[in-house]
Amino acid sequence: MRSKFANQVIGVIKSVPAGRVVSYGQVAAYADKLGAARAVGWLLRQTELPDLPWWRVINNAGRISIKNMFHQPEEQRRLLREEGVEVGEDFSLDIEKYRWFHLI
DNA sequence: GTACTGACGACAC
DNA sequence: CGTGTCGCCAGTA
Repeated sequence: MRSKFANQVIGVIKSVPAGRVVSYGQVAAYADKLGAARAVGWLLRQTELPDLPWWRVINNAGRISIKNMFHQPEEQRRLLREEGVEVGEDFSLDIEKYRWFHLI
């Protein structure tokens, strides 16, 4: 049984369209938990969820910040590039260019 | 309740 | 641009 917070976070991430990205802080805010960015990271770190576009979540500095036994930064960069997002060799990107804002 | 942990964020150097 | 500090929060032991 997942927590209410977890379900909300999952719902928000699933609504991010391909080719766009959001920060952990944004996800937290949209999940009605302003300031819970760390909690979002904690959740994605210890949970392997299929059918969830986890790679569209990056930090507010516009950098890929991943620490997961199932995925690696190279994979996240590859997935983002496949959607047309330009990611540098240093795993950074222009977040303001691709940032998505919740409209629902 | 306390004491950690950590895919964060803002800011100060 | 990098690095450290501090505050933040859900979840766990």
